[in-house]
Amino acid sequence: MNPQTGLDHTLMALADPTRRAILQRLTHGEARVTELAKPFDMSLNAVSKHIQVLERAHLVKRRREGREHVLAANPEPLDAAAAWIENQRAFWNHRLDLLERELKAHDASQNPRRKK
Amino acid sequence: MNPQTGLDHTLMALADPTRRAILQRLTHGEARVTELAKPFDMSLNAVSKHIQVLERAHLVKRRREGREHVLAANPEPLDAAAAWIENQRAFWNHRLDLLERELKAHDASQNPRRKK
DNA sequence: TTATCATTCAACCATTTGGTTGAATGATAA
DNA sequence: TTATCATTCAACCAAATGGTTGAATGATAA
Repeated sequence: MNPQTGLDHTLMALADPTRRAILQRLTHGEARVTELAKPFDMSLNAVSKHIQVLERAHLVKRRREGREHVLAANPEPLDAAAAWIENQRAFWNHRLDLLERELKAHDASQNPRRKK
Repeated sequence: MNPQTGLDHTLMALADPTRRAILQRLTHGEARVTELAKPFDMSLNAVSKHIQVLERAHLVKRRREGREHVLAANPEPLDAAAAWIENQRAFWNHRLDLLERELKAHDASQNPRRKK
């Protein structure tokens, strides 16, 4: 219903170091839940939950292969997140440009043609 | 202590539409708390708290001017967030390249010099 | 001075998060 | 078949979020 909810989920999912590590691991290739859990000092169940959060954000997709679940990264939602941030930076830089221009103009009128 | 805590805070702060709206508003210029709160259908106190979350993430800075607090966006933490995401995408694209190359090689050996 | 304005602090509340343990499910291997 | 393996489900817990209201603080205006 709320269209920015996707972005909410994406950023929320990324805001946890365990989940970022899982994602990073998955960009190097698919992995099963147990494999993903191995590096972490927490229960398998905890990792399972983290994966579900990543799934809710559509940052990973799951394929059932018999008794094992194979996880793969799906970086598509990252596009919206990157776009939001870049947009933010663009506006910010635009504003800085305006400021600088104004400062230069002020400078010139106050103290024209000075060196350095 | 944990160096990625900054990124945690940044992404967590961005994962809320109210806070993203506040940030966006601030890229167009400084504003006081009351001004920032006006568009939102929630108490002034709630917005005050959102601002504190943005402050914790160093995404806004506050200047006291008499009884009013003037807020300004500080986009610097966005750099790390953007960098993380871009890095992620780079690795992903690299992996896709490898995959495509492998597919092409396989194709060629299976069905060499076919058209289309 | 005193009232008002801008803001935070404090306490409270419901919900979500991030973790645990133990049992259930469902596929595979002996 | 039966035991084992991979995984989730369910219940629980502590802490954090996102909101509320009411009082406190501190600057300004009458």
